[in-house]
Amino acid sequence: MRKAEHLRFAILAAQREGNRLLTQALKPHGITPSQAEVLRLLQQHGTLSLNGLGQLLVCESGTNPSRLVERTVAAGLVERRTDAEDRRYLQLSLTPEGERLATTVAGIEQDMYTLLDAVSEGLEADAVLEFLHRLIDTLPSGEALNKRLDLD
Amino acid sequence: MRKAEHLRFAILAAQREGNRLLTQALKPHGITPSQAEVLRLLQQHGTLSLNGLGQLLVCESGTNPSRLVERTVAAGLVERRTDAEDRRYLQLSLTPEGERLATTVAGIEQDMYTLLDAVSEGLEADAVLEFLHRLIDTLPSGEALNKRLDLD
DNA sequence: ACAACACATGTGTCGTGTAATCTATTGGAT
DNA sequence: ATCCAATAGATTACACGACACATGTGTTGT
Repeated sequence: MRKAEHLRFAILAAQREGNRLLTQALKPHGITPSQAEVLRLLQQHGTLSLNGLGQLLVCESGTNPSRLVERTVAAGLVERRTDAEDRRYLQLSLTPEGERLATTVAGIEQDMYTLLDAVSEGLEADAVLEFLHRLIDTLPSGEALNKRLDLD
Repeated sequence: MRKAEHLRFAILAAQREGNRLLTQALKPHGITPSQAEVLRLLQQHGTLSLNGLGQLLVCESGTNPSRLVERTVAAGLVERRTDAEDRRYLQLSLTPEGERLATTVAGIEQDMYTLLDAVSEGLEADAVLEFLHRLIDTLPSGEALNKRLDLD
């Protein structure tokens, strides 16, 4: 197997397994990793339009967050209101319950990151980041990620 | 954003974009990346049971490739026959058309790998592989990948 | 013969991409 | 100033992929 193919599948495997772990950790709280990302972004930004949210979502179809948001609204975690100034826009924000859950999610993510740090102890994480950014920087997901790095 | 979080999203973004590119490249041939993985594995192994195939698939958990295989069968690319010896087993193999398409897919993948090599020119691919393997080696996707590396 | 096991399948939920459609706003031509 | 086309944002529909749980069917071992 040539190295590029090996890399391709290793990246795929890492993504799958990470997602699987996070899915398990979030399950008791009734949300999925994607929904968790919505909550966290709304917690960090206060209010976002649907489109604005989509531009920050790395893990999701930035073009079509309607359905994803719909589920968080149905779960009572997010409020959806049309902008009075420009009625094309939706204003998305957390409900009190969504706010609480977002904080819980943040804790779960921190635990996950601590685990990740432990596993990668002694390895060149910077080299990995450089490599991955070379792949994604010109593409939509990369732009979403870089936008978030700028805002942090 | 702490480094572990950055890594998490970079891996996610790389996987998404890679999948998107491959989806586009395969679209003219009427198959998806996951279906392509099935074709390539059958081409390399000749015949596999459903379960045996699942153990080699990185693209899916491997527990449930029934539906994935079903679509390749419906497209006339794969043949499904019950094993006469042990009727619990399915014998999966390529049809002549599946064989042709698998070869086409192999070419598309090679082009993709060449592109990937070009993009990562001068970077430490080995460090990336070591890092990712540390993450996945104990998990199902990692085992599937390692099994394939052994067989190659 | 029957319990335990292995393999395959069915079903439900969620995520993802694309394309088509709907509504609201904007800007230009008259 | 008004009308209409172009544009932007959001929604809907369809198809596929991924995961988990439950079910069905065949085989094995006692």
